[in-house]
Amino acid sequence: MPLKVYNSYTRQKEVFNSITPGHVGMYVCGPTVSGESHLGHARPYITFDFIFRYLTYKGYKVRYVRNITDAGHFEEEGREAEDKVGKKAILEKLEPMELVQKYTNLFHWAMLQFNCVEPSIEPTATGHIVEQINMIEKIIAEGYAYEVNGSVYFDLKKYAATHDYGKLSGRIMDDLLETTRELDGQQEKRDKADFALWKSAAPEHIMRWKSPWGEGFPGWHIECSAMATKYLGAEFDIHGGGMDLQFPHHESEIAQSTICNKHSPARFWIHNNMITINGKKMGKSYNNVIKLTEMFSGNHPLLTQAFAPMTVRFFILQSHYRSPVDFSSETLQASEKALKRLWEAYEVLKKLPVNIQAQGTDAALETKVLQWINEFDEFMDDDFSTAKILANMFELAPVINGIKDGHIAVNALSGATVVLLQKQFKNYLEDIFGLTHTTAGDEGALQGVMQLLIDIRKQSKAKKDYATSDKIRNQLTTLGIELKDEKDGGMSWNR
RNA sequence: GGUCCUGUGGCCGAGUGGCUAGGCAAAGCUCUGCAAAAGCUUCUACAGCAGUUCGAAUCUGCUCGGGACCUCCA
Repeated sequence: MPLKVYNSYTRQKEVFNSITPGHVGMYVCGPTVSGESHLGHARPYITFDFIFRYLTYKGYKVRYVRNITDAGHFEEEGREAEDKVGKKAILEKLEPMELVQKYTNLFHWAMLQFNCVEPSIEPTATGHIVEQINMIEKIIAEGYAYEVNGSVYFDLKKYAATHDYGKLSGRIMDDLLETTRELDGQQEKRDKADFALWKSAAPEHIMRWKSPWGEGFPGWHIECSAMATKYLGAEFDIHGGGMDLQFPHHESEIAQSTICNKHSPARFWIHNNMITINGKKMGKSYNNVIKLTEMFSGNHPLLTQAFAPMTVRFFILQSHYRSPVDFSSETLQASEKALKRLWEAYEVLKKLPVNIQAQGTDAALETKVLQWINEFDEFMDDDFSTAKILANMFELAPVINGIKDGHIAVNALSGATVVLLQKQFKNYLEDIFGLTHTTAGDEGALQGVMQLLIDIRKQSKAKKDYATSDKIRNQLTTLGIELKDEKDGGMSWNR
């Protein structure tokens, strides 16, 4: 069954075939490391993480490039032309690169918490100034960019005359050219809609590089084009990012690359939707961000508690990546419980006995179960419908628990089905969805201590010494360890 | 103002023209020393109006509401 992916460029689901058989080149716009990542940032990285994992599962060798934007951009194009990173660095009296390092580290830490696979290449903008300059020179040579006072602009009017600028974002070129918006310092552009490829640096600018046009810094869009081209070639399979990057960032990337490489850069454009908070997009301009560190610590007025990274990851998986999701503490709490339930069923499944005999299987149940399992791949192939797979898992959970509890006969499912169930749960939960234990139960010493406590509790229960057995359980509860009595007299624990 | 998306049960959220998505919450029952967990059961919705159709939450139109982008933005 072929993988179908919604392509933002054509606005429809298309069968995915990679350019080079067996290989996939994927570029995803990475973070600007001038500040701390917030919940909204988590969505694209988790989304493209499970896309990366799924492509790998499908047998592709994926080169996943995700950049680090550390060069800084103008805060308001054409106005102050202030370098974001440089500006904050002055305020905080830090070296720009010190700031970059700090937020890069913090970003990497967050990605690790989310169990995101590291990209194959994580290039930095500052490390690719030469490539960017080369690309700009090429565009000038092609006649699609012009230099004014040490800055270089892309000639959009000329480009749009022969190319479909605005197709990706559904923008109409005439509207862009007629924008009534008044911006200062726009006089040097031939047209208001022209975007900067290179900006000359004002004296107060800290981050600056030598270029054929004087000292300055690269425009926002050129870095992605340059790095994507360098590591993935003129045409590659997937370009990803948040929906809010469609315009102008991705649209401009297409223009730059098309002129420079004579080719539209990406076959598939994949965009994730936004995380909203009370219906409004989470973003700096709205002043409604919850930083990831606040998320994990619960230290934020809107949070009733701390939320584990895996809860956030699960929360994101529970809805389709192209739908907006509204954040609230209550919703996250629901996700937390749901994940716990699912994970416990998974733990049970792992230990489920595999029926060897083919006799006594419940054909109806067997059919149902097989259908639910087989739909995993089907749903994922249908534009990564993670939410539907989770729903099927929740359908399967009562079956798994039922077998354990004895409501369902042990041999109701054939051995092959149980093995398949175990395999697919592992493939999906761990390998594709990238979920992990929030409970760390593998420390040897703790295991031993718990076993000891369980033994003592079993003994006291056998003697009907409930005071002791309750004391053990209650004390453990206050330590955050949950102890449960099993049907067969056994006990299990988790935290 | 322009372009586009969207409106599902108490809450969150899938969704295909005809068959119970799922999760959380709530209620009852079973199991159990108690508890927790688990299992079973109940709560069956698609903004409004009109149309297409044998049949629409799913298609079309209008109305109302929400959002994104148009400016840095995941």
